[in-house]
Amino acid sequence: MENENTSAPLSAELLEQVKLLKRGAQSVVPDNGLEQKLARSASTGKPLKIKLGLDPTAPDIHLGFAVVLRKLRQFQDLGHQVIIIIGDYTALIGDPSGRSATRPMLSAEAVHANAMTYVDQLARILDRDKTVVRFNGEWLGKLDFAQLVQLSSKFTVARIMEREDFANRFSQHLPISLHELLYPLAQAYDSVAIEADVEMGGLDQTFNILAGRDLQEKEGQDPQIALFMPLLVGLDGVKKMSKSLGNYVGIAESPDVMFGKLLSISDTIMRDYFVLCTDVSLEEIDKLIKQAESGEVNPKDVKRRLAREIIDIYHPPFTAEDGSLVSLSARADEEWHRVHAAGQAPADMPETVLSDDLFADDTIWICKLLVAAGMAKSNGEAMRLVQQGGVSLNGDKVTDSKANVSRTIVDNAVLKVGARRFARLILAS
RNA sequence: GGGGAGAUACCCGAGUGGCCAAAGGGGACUGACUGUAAAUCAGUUGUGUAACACUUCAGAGGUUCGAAUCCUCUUCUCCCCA
Repeated sequence: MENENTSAPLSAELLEQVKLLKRGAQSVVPDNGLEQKLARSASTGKPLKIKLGLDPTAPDIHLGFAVVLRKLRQFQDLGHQVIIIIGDYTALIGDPSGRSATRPMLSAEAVHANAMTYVDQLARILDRDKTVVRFNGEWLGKLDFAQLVQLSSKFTVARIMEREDFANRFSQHLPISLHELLYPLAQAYDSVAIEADVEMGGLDQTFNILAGRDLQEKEGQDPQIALFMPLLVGLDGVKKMSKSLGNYVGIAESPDVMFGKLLSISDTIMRDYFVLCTDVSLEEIDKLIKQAESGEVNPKDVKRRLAREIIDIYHPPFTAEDGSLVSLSARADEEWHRVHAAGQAPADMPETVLSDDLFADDTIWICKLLVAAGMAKSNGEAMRLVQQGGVSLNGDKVTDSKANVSRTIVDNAVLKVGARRFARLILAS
């Protein structure tokens, strides 16, 4: 309706770009903003500035986070500029209970160290040469109190309290510290500082990104486009993927681990994973999902395909010295079947070295063994595991929680707990 | 500034002198069924080689034969009023 005075129709090439960039996106605000920005960039020859803000407190990258990064990579491949903003300053002032005066200084360094490992990990997905990294302390640190007051006068309390998590916490009588209200302002100010054209984020960033648009407009800038990617659901199929919930696949994890984790996701979220985590075409994805749903193909095999597609991205196939192509995803697939279909021990498993003092009369109590191997937190937990039939040694189920195992049996043995936890036991010598 | 409520195990949450190692849910783990899916069912979920003992209910003291429960102080949170 209100598009009557928008620019001329886009070229076929730009339409193609828009289609690619919108793949998997949850929403773009405003609707046709991306088209306009791209068209302007094409006509002026100026690359767009694509902003992503990062909190430097948790330097681990998993598939959920990779969704956004992969989208950034697409922008890079189309010639645009990606600006990663490390929220060093927001993280510094963010600690709700900074007790001593020395602590902020320490964490300043920790923040910086975290940020650097972050950048290293980002390079796994982004084109490092086309990525600009900036710390928001660069401009936030220069604001004096008067400027902060000025900045905060541009937002009302009611407006800030619209943010979902604030509203929720408020209605549940949970504490909200005053400084937390400044977060959206700080993030919005970041957009002004770098004159962002597009800000990427998960849907949980809605408020902050839109605040950026407001502020840019008030500062006389062309407001940034908000490009929201959905939050990838975690392995449990319910909550968002996050490390703290333990329902994640890290992009630096081994092919074997990735394969196992991906094969354990719910059928219902396979499609999302295909769309957001792989480059398989949407047409083919629809076909695969349809086949799985109709029973034409075992859903498990579709999931295998998914796992292999994802593994190929983070552990790409390479050419060996003899000229043959080595596919790590294929290896992981084979390994999985060897272990879980054929019931054999995995080729690689964590090793536990057992020191002499664990043994008495050349035997060791099974529960002690489990604790030593890190497979149980306490003897009590170990006993329960044994009693529940979850423990086996060299393929033989251990049924007696009081059993003592002789040294010779333990040497080089495979200890298994539950369906998927293995350890190789090695005697110290 | 004044008044009131609260802090319980991974999380939520019952418990207001002994029957409390602490209900119920969620989560997690183990087993069965499977496709290491989901759903479902059963069991486990403070520590100790364990029908006994030990350490836990924000922190520190106290009352009592006996405290998560009562008292005092401290820390933190929420609500109402100003």
